[in-house]
Amino acid sequence: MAENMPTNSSGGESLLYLTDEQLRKGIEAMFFAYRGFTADPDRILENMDYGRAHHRAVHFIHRSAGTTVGNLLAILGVTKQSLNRVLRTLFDDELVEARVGKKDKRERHLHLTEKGRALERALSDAQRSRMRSAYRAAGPQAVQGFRTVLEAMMDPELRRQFQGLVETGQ
Amino acid sequence: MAENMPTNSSGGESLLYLTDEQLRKGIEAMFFAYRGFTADPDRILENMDYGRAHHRAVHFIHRSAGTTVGNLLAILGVTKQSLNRVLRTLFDDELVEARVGKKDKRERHLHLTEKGRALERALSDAQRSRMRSAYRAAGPQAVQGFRTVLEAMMDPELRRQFQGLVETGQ
DNA sequence: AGGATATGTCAGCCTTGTTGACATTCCAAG
DNA sequence: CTTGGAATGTCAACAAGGCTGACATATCCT
Repeated sequence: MAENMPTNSSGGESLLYLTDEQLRKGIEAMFFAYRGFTADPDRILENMDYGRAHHRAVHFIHRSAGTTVGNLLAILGVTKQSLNRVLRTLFDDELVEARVGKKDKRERHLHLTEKGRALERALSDAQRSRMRSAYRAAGPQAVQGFRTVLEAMMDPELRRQFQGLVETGQ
Repeated sequence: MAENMPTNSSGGESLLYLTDEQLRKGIEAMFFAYRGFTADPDRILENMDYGRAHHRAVHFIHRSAGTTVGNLLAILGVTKQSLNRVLRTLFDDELVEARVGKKDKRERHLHLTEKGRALERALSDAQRSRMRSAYRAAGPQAVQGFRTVLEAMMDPELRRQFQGLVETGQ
């Protein structure tokens, strides 16, 4: 319905990749790929009492050991009540521990316990394994492009988070 | 923690892109990019009584006009109860209509109404706009790689869905 | 006629998000 | 040294959107 026509506004080189149809394909590719992306960890989680929210928390606590609750809130983009529900179960099950900040005693610095690291490893092994296959099948050139487009798709603020321009605070 | 070392099992060319660290970056890129990917339609939806589930339904009914309920179930990967809750509101609000199949009268073939097409356009305009910016910023080469990696990440069955090897049934 | 298929629906449950209100502890500036 | 604001935790209530199980109806196909 009035799609498909490349908006051939600029001159020379092929802009066919900016066609509405190509963009739609890209959108659906994101949708289906994200399903695959989460499928393996989800399978592991569903046997335990955890869900994707726990995965995300564990992942980022692993990545940024010693991060504060506030920092985690900013990264995950959920409310503190929502995060707290997750963190509480992780504390109770001794996967994560919170250490009172030395400089600022109001802050809680989060760390995985040995048990927590074990779960993290199981989850990320599964997820990395799929990622590795995809990367290998696609080749370094494609991976480069993959990363470039993904970064361009992020909100600027999140892109900064991603690029690690946010300090942990101790 | 015993990461970071490239598994330099094979010989010559650089396999640095298969490093655990690089894979972790890819995983987080997916996470943050998906947030951006859904952000714009979500903003539109939150003013109405709809959510992401409605968006998905409307998208795929648009893409495959006349598809059946069963087909949609397969594509979306949810239960019929879950889909039905969504479809019912779309029928009630006259965004979607169901036509009894001509060959097989058990089937319901789904179509967007004019009103439905309007919503679809609003949503996909927003989503495509971000996609287009990302594509343009990254360039055709990168887009090619982006698509290649995403396809490699899908479950094989979903990849077939994506590549459109599934007929609609009328 | 009878089994299989496509769809719809009721009821109930879970996870994970939300808002609002409030308490505690601690830092930092006046 | 007091006081406002920051970082955190918690209670309660609610909503969206998944899920299972059970059942009903219409239709097709053998």
